[in-house]
Amino acid sequence: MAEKKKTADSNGIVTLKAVAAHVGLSAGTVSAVLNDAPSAKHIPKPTRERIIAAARKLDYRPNFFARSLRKQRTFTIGVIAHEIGDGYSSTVIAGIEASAREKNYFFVTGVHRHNEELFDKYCRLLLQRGAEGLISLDFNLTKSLPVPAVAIPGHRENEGVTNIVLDHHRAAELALKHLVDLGHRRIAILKGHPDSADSQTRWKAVQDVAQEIGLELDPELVIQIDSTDSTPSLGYPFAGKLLDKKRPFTALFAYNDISAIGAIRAFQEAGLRVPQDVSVVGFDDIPAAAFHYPSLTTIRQPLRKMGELAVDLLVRQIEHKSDWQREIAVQPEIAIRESSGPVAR
Amino acid sequence: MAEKKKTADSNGIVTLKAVAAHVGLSAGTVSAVLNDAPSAKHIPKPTRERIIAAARKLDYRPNFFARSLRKQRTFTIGVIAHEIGDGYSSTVIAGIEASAREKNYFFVTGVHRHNEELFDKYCRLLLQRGAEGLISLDFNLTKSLPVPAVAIPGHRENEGVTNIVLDHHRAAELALKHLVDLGHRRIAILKGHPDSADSQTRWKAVQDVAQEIGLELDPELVIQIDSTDSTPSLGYPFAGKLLDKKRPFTALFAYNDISAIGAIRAFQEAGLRVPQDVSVVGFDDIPAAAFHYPSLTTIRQPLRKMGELAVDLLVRQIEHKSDWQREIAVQPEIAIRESSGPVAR
DNA sequence: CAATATAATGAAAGGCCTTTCGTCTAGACC
DNA sequence: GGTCTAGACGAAAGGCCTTTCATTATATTG
Repeated sequence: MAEKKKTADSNGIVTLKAVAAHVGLSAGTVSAVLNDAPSAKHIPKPTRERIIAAARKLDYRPNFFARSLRKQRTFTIGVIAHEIGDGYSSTVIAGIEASAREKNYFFVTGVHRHNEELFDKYCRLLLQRGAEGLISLDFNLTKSLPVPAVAIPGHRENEGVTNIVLDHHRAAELALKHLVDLGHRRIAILKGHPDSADSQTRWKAVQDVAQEIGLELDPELVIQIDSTDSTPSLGYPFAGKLLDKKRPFTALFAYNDISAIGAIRAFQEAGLRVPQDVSVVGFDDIPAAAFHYPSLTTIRQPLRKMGELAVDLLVRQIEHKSDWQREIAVQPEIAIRESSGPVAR
Repeated sequence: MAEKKKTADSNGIVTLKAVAAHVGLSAGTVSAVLNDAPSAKHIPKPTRERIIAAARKLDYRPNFFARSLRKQRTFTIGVIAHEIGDGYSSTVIAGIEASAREKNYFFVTGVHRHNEELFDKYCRLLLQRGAEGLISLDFNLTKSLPVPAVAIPGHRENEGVTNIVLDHHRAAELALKHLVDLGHRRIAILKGHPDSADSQTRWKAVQDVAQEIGLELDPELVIQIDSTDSTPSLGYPFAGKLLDKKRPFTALFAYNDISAIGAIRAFQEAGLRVPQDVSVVGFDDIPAAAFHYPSLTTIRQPLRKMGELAVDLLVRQIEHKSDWQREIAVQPEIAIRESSGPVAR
């Protein structure tokens, strides 16, 4: 017997033709049966079973690329993030991955670094690579895209782009009310970097809520972050700036957990105890928030869920099971931990 | 009557044929020119430029799937991790992504959860999806794979699988010598979960180094982690167990930063100060390690670099630019921070 | 028994691209 | 003038799969 590889073609890969040859039928018939196509309606059950058995036996797996080419479907979605691997994007991507996997989709990635040219470049690249939908992470999208898209978070309105937004009003309410309930009135605010997609919306929500609950925000206690670092040094110098003002305050609502952790460091080094002298509330609830000492009170964004949701929305649109929605809101939660406490009297 | 889309086919997508029609040449010629194929040697420059100009004008981008089908190349590598989005894998993946991007490769992902069946499933899936190489993260691979592969970390020998390993002997040396230099002799060890690919090797290295430097390890002070949690609760109960033994010790070398952080919590709650009463050394140097209070002395693994290296090795093999190597070692560093200090006297 | 319907399959045309090979023209050479 | 050669391209055959349509054999009906 000559053939060692009893079933595969010279490449070692089992092709549809090989299965067809094995059962003595044509490729078309085998394909129809294996895909349960309508045209296989008239294939008698025994034949069908013979085909299926052979496919299983030969461990046939259809060439994904040939099938994609033919069906004009790729089951691929593109994800463009600031960077792959930072806390924010990796959590969202974990959600994307889980949801995509469940639906038998794959994702491919690109990075934008808050640079429009780079974004466009990867956008094109991913589309060329067959992406049937796109998810942008933390990017201020200024235009529509040629495929269904989801922006996390998204604040501008672009036809065909679904914005997933946190309910920032609720988030600000949770944070400020928590602090006010603890007796805080002089609350410092760390505003986000303008490039960060949520900065503006968050700040507006904080102002609105403050007004609603009759809390006065001292402009002197509002500090703008102007670095894009993603280490706690993000918060450190700004907390220092705050202290330099010698303006009394008893609490800080930071833009994110990273900056909150940096600020706590600065406070501690200045001899202030957290939470006894200053309460600190962060934002995001990154994993490190719970492990920090003192553990961080923070507003949790359901990042993973947002990733899952993005894929859900996208796939439904790709498969024409639903239409474009311009926005969908997700709810924050507050995780009350050690870094916030009653105001000292 | 024929439609009036001037350049694109009915789908709105510019195909090779469209470009060919636009310049009045055949698809083959256009393809040859655009790919700078040898057969385009005899095409005169003006024609060549006409073709390139047309392609640019029409914004032609070759269908990736058709090209893959034809060339039998996919420029895709598969990554199978325990989970997407945990600290370990997301850092390695960040490296993979960066390196792949630079080489114009893409990656697709799967998860194994330390489950062989699941691993095999995604292995097949990724291969079907055209992966030309595979990277396994934190999985005890027990067999060879049908394509070039890299295991991070890898300890068994499988033909065709390159193991990327940390130099654990050096790592143990860095940690133990650091502690010994600070005067510690009674050092507790937290051993990793058996499913974690590095556990055994690490433990062996610790034993070897201890012997080499004349450090006696008290078996009573060696605790085995038997939970797979990836929150600090990983270390918390085991540190508790350690304390319950009432066996004196002045330092702990933990299996990873997560468990170190959990252990510190447990020590602090038991009234022990870190580092004054107990020094703690972690492993990995996850981002949270530096932000922790006290900041964590730890052995840094070059995770990102390991991801980059894996892609390098894989691509070189895929493109037949180099042969299989069974192992490649990377070096740890020690990050000395606040959680370790001189032994109290 | 002829006419029709239905079952069971095969053949072939794509999907878009690359690549080999062949054709045809124009000039070079003897 | 005839033969060669190089130049400039086109035709067509794939890569593997899906899908439509055609074909043959069998069963059903009037």
